[in-house]
Parts: sequence; C-alpha cells; structure tokens
Amino acid sequence: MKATIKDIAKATQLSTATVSRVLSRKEGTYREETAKRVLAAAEKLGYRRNVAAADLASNSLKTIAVILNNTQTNFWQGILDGIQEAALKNHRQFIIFYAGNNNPAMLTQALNNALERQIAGILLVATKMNAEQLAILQHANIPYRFVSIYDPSQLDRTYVSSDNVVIGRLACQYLIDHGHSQIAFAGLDRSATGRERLLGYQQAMTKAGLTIDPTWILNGDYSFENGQSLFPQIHEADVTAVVAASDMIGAGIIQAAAQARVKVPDDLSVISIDGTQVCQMTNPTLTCVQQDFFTIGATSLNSLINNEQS
Amino acid sequence: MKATIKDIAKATQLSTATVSRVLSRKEGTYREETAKRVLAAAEKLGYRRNVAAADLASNSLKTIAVILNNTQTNFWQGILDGIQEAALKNHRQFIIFYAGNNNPAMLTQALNNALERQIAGILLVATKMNAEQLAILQHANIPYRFVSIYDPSQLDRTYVSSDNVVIGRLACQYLIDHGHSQIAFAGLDRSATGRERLLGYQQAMTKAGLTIDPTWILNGDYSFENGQSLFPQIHEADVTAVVAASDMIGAGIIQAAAQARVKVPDDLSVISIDGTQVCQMTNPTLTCVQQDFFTIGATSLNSLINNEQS
DNA sequence: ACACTTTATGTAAACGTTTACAATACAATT
DNA sequence: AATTGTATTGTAAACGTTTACATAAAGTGT
Repeated sequence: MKATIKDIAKATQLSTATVSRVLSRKEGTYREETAKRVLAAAEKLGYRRNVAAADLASNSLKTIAVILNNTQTNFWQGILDGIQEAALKNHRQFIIFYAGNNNPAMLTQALNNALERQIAGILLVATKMNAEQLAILQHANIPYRFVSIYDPSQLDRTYVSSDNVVIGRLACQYLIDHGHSQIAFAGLDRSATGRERLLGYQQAMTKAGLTIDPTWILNGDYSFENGQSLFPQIHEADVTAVVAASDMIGAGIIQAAAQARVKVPDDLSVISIDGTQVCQMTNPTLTCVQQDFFTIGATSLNSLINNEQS
Repeated sequence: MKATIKDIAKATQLSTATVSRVLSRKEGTYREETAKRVLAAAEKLGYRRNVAAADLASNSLKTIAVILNNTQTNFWQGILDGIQEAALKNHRQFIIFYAGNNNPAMLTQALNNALERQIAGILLVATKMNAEQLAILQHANIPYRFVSIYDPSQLDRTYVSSDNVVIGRLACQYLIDHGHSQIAFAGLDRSATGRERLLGYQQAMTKAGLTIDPTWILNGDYSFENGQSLFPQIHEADVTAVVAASDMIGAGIIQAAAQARVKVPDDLSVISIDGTQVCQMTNPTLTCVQQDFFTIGATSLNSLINNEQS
C-alpha cells in the first residue's frame, strides 16, 4: 500500500493542503519547521508523488512526449541527448514512445498512446507520417515538432532540422573541389529532407557548370543495406564520386565497393551526410558533412515549449 | 477544451458509467446499439481517453517503464523491438525513460521519474546501477528486470540476458578451432555480464589445455573508442587472436589495426560478441557470436509481467 | 399470474492530488 | 482598543475515470 499525502497529513497532524504545498514547493506558503516535519514524514513513509493524480488535479501539462521511429540510421543518441539537456534546463520531463521500425501501425499506436497521456507537446524524431496519422496529430490540438526528418506538407515552424539545402550543397561542393564532375547522389528518401538535400546538390552542380545525368540520382531509405544494394547502379553509372544521403548509405557503398574490389577513394569517392560514429568504422573512414544532432534535439524541445499555444 | 466521458454522456443521454463501460470494452454489459451511439458521439466530439484518470480510478497499473541507458553500443533496437512485440501480445503499453549516457545523475532522475508514474514494473536496459539507485529501486516494491547487462548483486530472476558464460566460451572456442592458442580478451567491463564471459573464455582455454597470460585480459567499456585504444596493448601482447567483448570493441580493434597496417585476419584474428549491423560495416567484416536481442527483449517483458507480484 | 433470472443502465463514491477560498493567529498601526 | 495586514493552515471542490451496488425492464418457467 503506497503512502499518499493523506498518510503524511495524518502523521504530521496537518491538512493535505499544507502537505501538498510543501511537497510541491510552493515557497512562502508554509513555515520552515512545517516543511521539515512534512519532509521527514514523507521520507519515513516512503512517499512518492503520483504524477497522474497531480496532473489531473492541476490540469497543467508538463510532460513532453517524444516519438522515436527506429530508422535504420543511428543518430537518435545525439538528438535524445540534446532533448534531455534542454528538458533539464526547462524543468520538464519527457517520456519516449517507441514507434518501431518504420512501421505505420506501430506509429499510429505510439501516437495514440502519447495523446492519451497528459502531454504538453510532441516531438517526432525521424518520423514520416501518412495522411491519417497527420490528421490525428493535427486534430489533437497539441503543439508538435518534426525533428530531423519532416515532410513537405509541414507548415513553418513545425519542424526542426539542419538546413538540408546547405548540407546537400556542401557535400557536393566538397567533391567538386576535389576535382570531380560526375557525381551521383544516393539513398534519398522522398521526404522534404531528401528533396532539399537534392536541391542543394543540384545547386552546387549547376553553379559549377556541371550537368546531372538522371541516372545519377538514386532514391532509397538511408539504410546500410540500401547503400549496399545501390552500389551496382553507382558503379555502372558514369560517375567518379557519390554523395551518400546518410552515413549508413555511405558505409553500405564502401562495403559493397570493397567486395567488388573497387578502390575507395581512388576509383570512387564517397562523402556522406550525418557524421555519426559510423564514419570512423569503415575502411577507409568516411568523409562526411556533419549534422549537429545535439543542437537539433535541444532546439526542437525549446521551440516546442516556447510556442506551446500553437 | 477536451471532450470527456461526461460530454459523451450528455450527448447520448446516457450515464457516464455506461459510456465508460462501452469505451473500455466491458463486453456483455451493454447493447450493441448503445455502443454505436457512444462511439459515434466519441468520434464526433474528438474524445480521447485520459489514461491518468483511468489508472487513478481503477488503481490498476498497466504501463511498463523501460529505462534506457545510452551505452556506446547499439543493440537497443533489437531489444526494444522484442519488448514491443511482447507488449503488443500482452496488451500492455510501455513508455521509455532516457537515462543519458552512463550518467549516474540522469539515471537516478530517470528512475525517479518512472516511479512517480503509475507503473506496473521496470525494465532496465543496459543499465548499471550504484548502491543508492539500487536501494531506490528495491524500496519501490515494484517488479523489475535488468536486461542484457546486470550486476552480480542481482538476485535470481531479476535479470534477463544471454548465457554469457556460453557466449564467452563459444567465442574463444571458435578461435581455438581455427588454430589459435594465444588469445586475448578485450573490452570487458566489471559487471556480471563481463565476468561471466571471461569465465567462459577461461573455461574454453583451460579445456583446450592452454594457459592464459594475465596481460591478455583487457578491461574496458564496450565502446568503439575503447577498442581503438586497446589495440596497442593487444598488439604488444603475444597473441594471434582476440575476443572482443562487443561489436564496437571489435570494430575499434579492426580500425586501429588497419591504421597500424596490421592485417586482419592474417596477423590478428578478431571475433566479437553481439552480432549487430556493425559487424558488416568493418573491413574485413567481423565474425561474431550472435546475441538474440529480440528474444532478450521479449523475454524480459514476459518475465516481468508473469511475476509482477515479486 | 407468480417468482426468479438476466440484461442493461444509473447512482455515487473512490482514486491522489491541487487550489480557490475561508479561517485563524498574531503583529503592526492607528 | 479597534482595525488592518500578513503569514500560515484548513476546508472542500475539482480533475476524468472506474466500479460496487442499486434499479428497472424484460424474459423464463411453472
């Protein structure tokens, strides 16, 4: 039988109101000595606050929900660390709902589970939504942010990500600067994220006076396997270099290249986008355009709570 | 203003009790036709269940908390997928609390946050606890399981993991079978997990009539960087092969070996423990003893809910 | 026609907090 | 001495559900 504030009230001969005030630190509404008695009793009884009851009573939503989609790529950690730091600074708690591995049914479920809780807002990490899910989200009338991956249908300020046009441009420019003129772009998905990176790539090519062969653009899903499976097409295409849409894509390409005895970077240069630890694990190591996932995570949380009314 | 069952009751001219019964599917207590009316009204009003209130009223704890420690290794995904599948089968929800990157303060916080919610039990993924945290956990009088990494202080049945002795033995035996007799063991931490794997390694060596030089045992923390930094010691030690305590350790060793122009596997054989995707990203790819993370995750959840009274 | 069972619904208390408002005690001011 | 103000505590309603118990209506068997 768990101890409640009533038990503490009884033990200290105080009212539950006073106990509550002490326990939720409503400073200036109680005497130091009273606080000591209450805290001592709480400690002794092994009291633990019941957030559900508290939220229900106060009708104030403090908790942030994070929906985590298990993409094959691995940058959650940085994003979560950023979210955590920002949450700490703002005295917010966040809880994570797992949406499985790009599984629409699980995502719907995670979304519903989150919305059934008393929640101040939702952060969607690496999440792609279908129309139905988007409708649920918008209907809920709760602030949300797409983090790192987002869709073109999103309005202003509902997503937080790197500047993907710049990223695409930087990656491509790096290869151009190293003397390449036939450059593929591999592993893009059809989200706005993918499209913008592609745009950056196109800008860099155009600015350098280079033309792009349509066979150089290879769609995908950011995964390692996808990188491996795209390699033959890259190899056949008439290119000397490739921008990989993620580290995982890059690693997959490098691995498949090694298998096919194609030398990287001599026969094929690879640059990837993300900058996770994966870049150091391949042989040769991957050159990359780095995303600051920590900042993306922190920014998304801040943006969410500074604009909760939205 | 969110819709509540009261609103639905008003709209349908029914009592909140009946609405509640329909909404929580207490079959056989209402007519089909009533259910239709209720559901229609719920839909129309955009009703969403308030889990907090429901849990509070029913006093039944359904939600499982998962505490996720961000180790440098990357097997969460498999474990989470396993937990998710088991949760689905048992009609349970789970929510994840992030404990940061091996950060004791964050872990304490995550633990407290979890305990403040209405929670049926706790799954601790890759979590190492200090005495204070363990005391909190045990004091809470809630069932829990350590998943994959656990401490020797844990009692029977409070952890779910691979058979780490067997894993250590298998890894070592593989190398022995391939003709090695001087075998190092690198990257072990001081948890029971680490110790048991070491024991398995020792068993295999002893059984093969081989003696172990103390300099062959290298402690660590399962991380990629740790693998890289251990390489010089492995190189200096008089060994032809090494068991890496994790894929990350293995990848680190391989990378450092490549840098040092030591040929793997000709000059140094490496076998790793885990079997994550990382094994395919190195060059050469890593041979490994595979852990079934999915099953570990699923088993841990099942074990938890089948023994909740504990 | 009777008692008895079954089915469907309603009434109201309970869960553990928070908080508006009321009440008290005491000090300071006039 | 009466008044006002301030600091501290208490009273009780409210949050959105669930559920034991009560009730009513309809069906069953004799």
